[in-house]
Amino acid sequence: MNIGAAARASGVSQRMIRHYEEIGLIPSAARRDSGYRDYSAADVHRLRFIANARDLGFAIGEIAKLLALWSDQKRSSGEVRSLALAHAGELGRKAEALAAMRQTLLALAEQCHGDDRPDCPILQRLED
Amino acid sequence: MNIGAAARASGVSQRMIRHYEEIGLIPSAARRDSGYRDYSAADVHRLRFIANARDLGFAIGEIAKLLALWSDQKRSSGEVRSLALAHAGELGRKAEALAAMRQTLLALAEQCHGDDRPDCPILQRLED
DNA sequence: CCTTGACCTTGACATGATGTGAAGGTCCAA
DNA sequence: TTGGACCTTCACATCATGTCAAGGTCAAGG
Repeated sequence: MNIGAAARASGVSQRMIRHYEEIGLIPSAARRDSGYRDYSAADVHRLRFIANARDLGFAIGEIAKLLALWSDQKRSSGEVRSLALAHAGELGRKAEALAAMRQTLLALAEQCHGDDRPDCPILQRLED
Repeated sequence: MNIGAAARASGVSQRMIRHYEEIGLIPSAARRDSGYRDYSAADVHRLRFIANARDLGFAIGEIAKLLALWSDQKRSSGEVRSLALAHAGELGRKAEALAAMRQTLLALAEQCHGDDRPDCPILQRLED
């Protein structure tokens, strides 16, 4: 399977497939005589795994660990669970940070009459 | 005031002060004969404004608009408010996306016994 | 058989915000 | 005068991703 087909089948763009190969997240693809990369069903499966992990917000380094656990028959599910929980914690922290900014903005916006007059508590807050 | 002092006074790193100058977010700093950048209290004030806006998660482009409104005596507070509300909406969407990922992970982790056995619903979900 | 269009290759540049490091000039106090 | 703290520019790195350019490959149709 060519890279284009693998991209369509896995949901990972051609660009990112080449990138993941370059940074060693996936092994170098097999090559045909022409130089074209050639992907097997197993390769596509691994790419799909990566796409799913990215959709859950895992960074490349974490995905590398997940891939290692995935292909390790002797893995402990506890290890996977720890990774997932650590990442969930990180996501929670980021979400809270964003929500806090949002709250601050909403509170300021509420104090702002929002008409044609120039005085504005939002700008006042920003300059302090 | 040298760039180091301006950085300390404003909370914007020297690196970012130079960067903001380069991309035109702030006007080119005055220069002494030595070539050193020289900052006034007003410059530091503007930098502090930028730092505050960044702390609220505004991107550079939005900050540019906020700065324009800030120095516009004829601005309407409604415009500022719209910007703030639009950004709050964006923050809300991002926070929700992160929270959704987090929920998915927590639900999966709950199904995972998390011991020494290798079977793991988290990995199963990732490979689908 | 040759052309055409779709596909592939590598390499480079861009984003956005920020850090780091190197090589070299400036300033000030002792 | 010298040492250390400060400044200058330039360049490279991050992370994930897009895009563009120049060129090779493949398959189908005239």
